[in-house]
Amino acid sequence: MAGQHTLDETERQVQARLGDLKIDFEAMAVTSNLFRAANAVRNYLERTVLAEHDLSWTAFVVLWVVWIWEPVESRVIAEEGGFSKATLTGVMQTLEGRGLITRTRSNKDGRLVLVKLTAKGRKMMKQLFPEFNKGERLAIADLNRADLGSFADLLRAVTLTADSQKSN
Amino acid sequence: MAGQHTLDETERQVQARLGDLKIDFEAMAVTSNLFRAANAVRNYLERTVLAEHDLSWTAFVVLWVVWIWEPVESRVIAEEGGFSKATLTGVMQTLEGRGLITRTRSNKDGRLVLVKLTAKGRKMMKQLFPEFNKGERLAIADLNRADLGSFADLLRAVTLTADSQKSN
DNA sequence: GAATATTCGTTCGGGTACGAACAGTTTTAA
DNA sequence: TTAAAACTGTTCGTACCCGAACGAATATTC
Repeated sequence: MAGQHTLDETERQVQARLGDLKIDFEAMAVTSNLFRAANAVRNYLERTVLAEHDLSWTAFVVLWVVWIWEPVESRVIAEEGGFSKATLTGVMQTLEGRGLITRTRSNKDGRLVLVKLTAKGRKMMKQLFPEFNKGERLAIADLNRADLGSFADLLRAVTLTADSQKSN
Repeated sequence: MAGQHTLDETERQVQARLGDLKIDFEAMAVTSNLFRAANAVRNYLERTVLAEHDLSWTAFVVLWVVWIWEPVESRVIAEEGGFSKATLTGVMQTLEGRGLITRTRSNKDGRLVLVKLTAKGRKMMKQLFPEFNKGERLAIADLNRADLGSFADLLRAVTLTADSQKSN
């Protein structure tokens, strides 16, 4: 995203189109930068670490959640990963077809589907996750280490606020 | 994302699967929270402000860039918005079909396509953007106002770092 | 000035992504 | 204990989303 205009000029252009209507430019900068950052990190990891294993971002997130919490119900994966059940069904069909996960209906509750990794899936994650984490580290390598904790806290606060607004 | 496990328990589970391999859990927390936050804000704004105007997130970003910088070349929109040219073509076809933008080939350079808003598109943005900005404000309403500047800076630093890694 | 390389937007193929509607299962209420 | 309500995962339709390949236009190189 090299071609970014300056913030000042963007603000001028916005005001030129809205007269003296009050705009919260700080909030605008935060959301805008939030998405640039998330996209940049995602693209970087998809094109490097994940491409080597022919995995999409979402597919990796699914594998990661299952790896950590297996056996795990579909609804939990969707909630942890932050995508819809509909999306999950499609991604899991792909992963099951590649022999990385298995889906079995629960005995206790016939509505639930329990998801596990296959031996192949576990083997892949054991190799992949350290590589992925190395990529995560590189993606924030220029940040001051001391800022990371409060940075994560701010991001968590955004999630909580936005999610609470959602229900209104 | 209410069903989030604790960070501590997640760390334990990861280590249980990797032995004593060193993992950067702070980097992991940052990327994980970065995506949760971006997703939460996006979902919130899509379901409230944007849904009223029947716009997707990407469609809104395209309209916004064109609104600010028109007439603007396609490649600039893709770069500013952070998505591929291929994605942009599809979204612009939709927007053009709805009579919100126009595309014309440049006289100076026959490879370029110049994009503008129609009167209808401008009218929509003049009403929509203030609503959108209000949503942005609500999405970060619980954050300490004094933190916003450094928060935006940290996000910008992540973008720069990840983008610079991309080319390696 | 002609061959070569680069740039730009589109198309294509396959994989997400979501809301809505759905069928099967379990829970709740009367 | 049956009828209604709630819940879960799938399917469907539509819209993204990207990399790769492509054709057209412009730049570069010699």
